[in-house]
Amino acid sequence: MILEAATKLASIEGVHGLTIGRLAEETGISKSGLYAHFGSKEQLQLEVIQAAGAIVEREVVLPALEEPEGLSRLEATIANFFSYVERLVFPGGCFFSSLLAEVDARPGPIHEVVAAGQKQASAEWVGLVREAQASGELNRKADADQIGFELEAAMTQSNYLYVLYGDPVALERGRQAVRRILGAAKPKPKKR
Amino acid sequence: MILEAATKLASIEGVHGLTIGRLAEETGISKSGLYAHFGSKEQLQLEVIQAAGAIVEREVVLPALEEPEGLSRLEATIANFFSYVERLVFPGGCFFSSLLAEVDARPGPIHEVVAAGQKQASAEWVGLVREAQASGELNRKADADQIGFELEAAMTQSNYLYVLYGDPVALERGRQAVRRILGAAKPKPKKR
DNA sequence: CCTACCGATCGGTAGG
DNA sequence: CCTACCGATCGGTAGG
Repeated sequence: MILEAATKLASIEGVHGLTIGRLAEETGISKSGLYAHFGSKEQLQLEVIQAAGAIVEREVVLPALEEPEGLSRLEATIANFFSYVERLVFPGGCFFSSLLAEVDARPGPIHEVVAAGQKQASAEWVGLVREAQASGELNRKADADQIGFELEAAMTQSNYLYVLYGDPVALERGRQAVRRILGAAKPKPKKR
Repeated sequence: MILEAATKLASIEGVHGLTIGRLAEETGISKSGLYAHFGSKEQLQLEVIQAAGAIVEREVVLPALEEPEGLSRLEATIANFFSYVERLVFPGGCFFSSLLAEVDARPGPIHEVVAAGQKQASAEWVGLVREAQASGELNRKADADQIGFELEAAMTQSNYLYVLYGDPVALERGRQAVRRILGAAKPKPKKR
């Protein structure tokens, strides 16, 4: 419950903008009580990132596993992402989009964790694309890494603009971009 | 010169992470000397944003005006953006990509300035697309707003991943995405 | 532009 | 988990 409050604060102010004092206020626990739990601010930041990862897993990744492997699972995961942004599961929008922009230029252990996590997330998107290629629903000759990049770009941009303007049209543009990207990767129907 | 140092600091730490003390250290001017210039931290932040805007104008927008209106000017502006990121004109990458992510969820005067600036930047991209449509180099029936969104998405994502990993392949993915977006918007050649 | 200073808050610790 | 406290730094001001 401490970590949930911390993820919400950090999604708005960033993991560096998050302070132990503010978190103490928010949770009603004293600062030194929080130090008893986390030991240091950096440890708190790392645990917050981990907790946010579990929330994204629960909101975006896992529910899509009910869909059969292939294009429908890929599309369901994407739909879950847009819904997760739209419902403001984190008040600052997608936690990891914000985090990436915050720490990309700041060296240190958090940078390493985020770079590794981003690499894994990208690999998961590419994996979903490849599954849709394996089932023949997407062209096997398409560049899965490139498609993964373009899908992430559309989702990320939607997230930022939606949070900035509060206007769902940003989400609609992202969904439309996704349709265009996947549409272009569909195999040409064979003439018969 | 003070503002240039400040834009560099802010591109890494953010405009909220920027402190008068750090800037005093960096420039050799005393804190109260800086207050004599800017009056308050918020005023400094606003002037830093304006100074960064002038740099982007100089690096990305203006040089492309030598190209003729239409597709070549659009493509030149995009190429200038990628170059501006690649050369790390700001050590944290594109100043406004970072800024957008930093302030999108924080209400206040800076949020308003950034939202207005982002709206204008988007309108400029869409304007360049429309010019390429007017010259017949892009399909007149294409959705210019949607294309603008997708172009910005590709550029933004490239910026974040390039700064995070330091790997130019992120830029290559963005350039490839741009080619795909513009390629799909080119008019079908008439049969003759 | 400076020195000198303000109260508030930062991350963190002692001792319980 | 708490109270009480530490030195450092924050944004900002007085007075020159």
